[in-house]
Amino acid sequence: MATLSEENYLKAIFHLAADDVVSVSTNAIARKMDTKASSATDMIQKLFEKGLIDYQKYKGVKLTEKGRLAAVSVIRKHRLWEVFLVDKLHFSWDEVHEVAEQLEHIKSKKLTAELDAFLKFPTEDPHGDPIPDAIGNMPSSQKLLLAKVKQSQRCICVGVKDSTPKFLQYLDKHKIALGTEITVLSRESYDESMAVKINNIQRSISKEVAHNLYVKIA
Amino acid sequence: MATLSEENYLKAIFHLAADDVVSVSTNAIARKMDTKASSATDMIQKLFEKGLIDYQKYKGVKLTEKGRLAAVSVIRKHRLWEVFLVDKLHFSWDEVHEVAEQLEHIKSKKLTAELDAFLKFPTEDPHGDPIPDAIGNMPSSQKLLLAKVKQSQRCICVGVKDSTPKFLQYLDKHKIALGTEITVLSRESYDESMAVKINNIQRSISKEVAHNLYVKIA
DNA sequence: AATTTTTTTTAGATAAGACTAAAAATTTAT
DNA sequence: ATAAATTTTTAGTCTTATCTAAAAAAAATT
Repeated sequence: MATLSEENYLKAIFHLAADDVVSVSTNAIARKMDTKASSATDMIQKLFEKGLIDYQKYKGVKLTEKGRLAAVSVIRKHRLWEVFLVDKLHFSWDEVHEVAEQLEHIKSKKLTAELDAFLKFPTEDPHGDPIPDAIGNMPSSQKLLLAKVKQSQRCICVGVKDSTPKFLQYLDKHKIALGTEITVLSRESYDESMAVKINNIQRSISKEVAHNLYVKIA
Repeated sequence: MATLSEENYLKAIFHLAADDVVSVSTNAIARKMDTKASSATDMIQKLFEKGLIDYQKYKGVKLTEKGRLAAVSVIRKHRLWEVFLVDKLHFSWDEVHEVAEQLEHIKSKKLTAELDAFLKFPTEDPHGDPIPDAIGNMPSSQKLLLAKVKQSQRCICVGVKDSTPKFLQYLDKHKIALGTEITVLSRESYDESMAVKINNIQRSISKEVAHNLYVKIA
């Protein structure tokens, strides 16, 4: 069984590797975990001993299948709990993360399975990220930046890339929230802005905003 | 903020003190926490430094108001999660404890408050133990041993004192479960057995069983 | 009241996970 | 290709929570 700290490192390595095949550097891990490189090295050696990562001195790390399964299991729990918090307990978008970071470490196969069923087997968390299944398969993400949406497509707002208060306030002010439907009317190649319809009102969205808002195609 | 280990010690001290005003011994705490007396002493000194217990060398400990509130807060969370697990996730009586031991340490005021509301503000956990309110008031327990129930009273099975497999199997065999209604018909002073009606069938219950089964008056 | 037993505390050690400072390896730049 | 800069690792220290062994205090027994 992995400790709490080990689980957090595995998760960090998973997210840093993303879909890539490349190995993850010690410094990148330390940055993500908000610790020093020496601490990361210590943990890397421990995870290697346990067969959770492949590792060669100075060459970076890669999750083994065992490590990937452990990481994905934590991510599955994190995302299921986020659905629970938002759907059942009235948590908002930005409040879920901190609590889900704690809940993701609860160890009980039955709890995870029953929670999944209770939530009607959701496939995405409230941020539009896919929920891995019980045997560790991670569905590919359906979410993309608003900037990538083609003309005349309808999409639904599922998250933000920039989560600074300034951007969140901008969204609030313009009544763009989780679940808001956006239809792309046209794109302006000059400044990369887009004409969109939100809540049946036509508006223009700047390049900056379009590159920081995640949506999924409706 | 108390650490996980500190919270567990506070809970142990609370349960050992029960309704008493007396102080709790180092050995009793060590026994409950399944550690050595020296470890208990270490933690006692730490809790004392933090103002969570009153303590004098060789004289035992008592929770301060601050310590009592911390302990009761953990117990509140434990019991709310037990209700969630049984009512919403199909956990049985004996499966909840281990998971609730983990969930009780999740730190989020909002989570606890929303969970309470989601569960419709329950006042008792699945074992018939009272759930403290948000400001730390612990309602008095409504549960008592079947042996204490007066003649012709109806009561409902809420828990066991003896939780050995042998006793649980006995209950299973005789179709006595959580929520089963029992009516006390008469009591035999010779062997302290009782005549009862369970599921509309009249049966005799031995002294041993009556002293290990918790009920609440219907 | 003195001795024995039990309980409690202290002292010193260990493992996990973090740190600082310094050494070693690698990468980048000249 | 060598020097400089960066990254990574090692060595040694710290804190938390535990342990064992031994000392000190309290309680029980004779």
